[in-house]
Amino acid sequence: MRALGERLGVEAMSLYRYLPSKAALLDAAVESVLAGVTPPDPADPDWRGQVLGSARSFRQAIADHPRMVPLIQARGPKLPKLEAVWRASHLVWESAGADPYTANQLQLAVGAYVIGAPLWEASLDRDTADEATDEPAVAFVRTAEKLRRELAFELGLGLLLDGIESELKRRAPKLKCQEAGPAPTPVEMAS
Amino acid sequence: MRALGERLGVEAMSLYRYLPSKAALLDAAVESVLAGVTPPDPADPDWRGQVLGSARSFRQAIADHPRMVPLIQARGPKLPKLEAVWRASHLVWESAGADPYTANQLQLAVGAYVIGAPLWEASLDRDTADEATDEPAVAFVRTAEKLRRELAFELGLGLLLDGIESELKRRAPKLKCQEAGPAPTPVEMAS
DNA sequence: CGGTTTATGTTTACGACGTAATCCAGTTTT
DNA sequence: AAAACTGGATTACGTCGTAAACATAAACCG
Repeated sequence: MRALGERLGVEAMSLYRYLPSKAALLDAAVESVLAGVTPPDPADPDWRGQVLGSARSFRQAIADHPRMVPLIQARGPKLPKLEAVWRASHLVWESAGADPYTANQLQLAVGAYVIGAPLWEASLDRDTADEATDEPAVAFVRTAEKLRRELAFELGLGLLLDGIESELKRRAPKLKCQEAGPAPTPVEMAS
Repeated sequence: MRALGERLGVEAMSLYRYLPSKAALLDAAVESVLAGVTPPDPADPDWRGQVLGSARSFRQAIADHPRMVPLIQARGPKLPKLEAVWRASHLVWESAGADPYTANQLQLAVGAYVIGAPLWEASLDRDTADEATDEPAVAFVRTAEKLRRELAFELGLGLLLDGIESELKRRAPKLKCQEAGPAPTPVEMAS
């Protein structure tokens, strides 16, 4: 607070004219970082495309602000944005042919990857990334590193979705073949 | 420190006879939590089994100590244990038929899931899990929830490995069919 | 045995932190 | 002109990690 005040050319306590507490400030910062995250787009007929789009937007938000990762993690699932994306994604799985229980499992698994991976990646970078350098070679290696990780994220997500795709086909082959008939007795669970 | 001292029946400053700093204490705590993590076992001929075993041990360590997650994340890849597991896992991919670059990508992707997922899960639980309750129904729901998430972790990891398995077969079919011949010109990259 | 290290604690104090309480000078509104 | 509001400064409190110095008992050694 004192440091922020100084950076704004103002005494620390003056900030409290605008903010009830430091926590509120951090909340607002997190919210602004997550503003760019887009839920899966229901207009897209391809569920892969929906999931990929949302996943990429989340990864981008994290990659743009690695220092915010601990704050995001601390707030965790209470964040309205993430909750909304979560719920919307759940619907994607159901519309892709999963029964509610399976949809839940798939969403947990994919969500774990999509959210967990950038969180971990950020801590991979954190030590080296923030100190700017004029050394061109160093900067080049860093961006190459970043690109490599982005590709790895895409690769892993793609392979995970591959696995899900064949699993969905395996569980509901009739829905894919003759495009009609009731769901083939999915596993029943108390929700 | 003061609180820990009180819990040990001792003044806060006495702790500094044994520890150089609070950071060192937290380092030791993290190390002890990660002691139970096992690297992939090279004796296992099945690379799926190797990866699964290591992944489960990591997930277990996190699940047993959810409060440590921020500390683990803060130390990130500097942790010797994680670095060792990381390197050992890399070898698994190469022995499974991946060229070095692909092995790196696969390890990044799987590592992101295996490490990221429990980190995220822990923050899902953190709010509710630590307050103990005598209400049997509440306790039951919580353990059911935990089990459900464990299954989701297994499901997601299994599907990801499924995807990897078919991708590996796709990239190196000769290695799988006639078990001989040189690797089919993998993508070359400066390491 | 007496004297000296060594191990274990305590006490006090410092600077940094978030922030509650108070006051103060312009500016706007009635 | 009087009242209310706005944006800001000051001071002070309690908490944190920990540096520095001091105390006390055990262990060791001639």
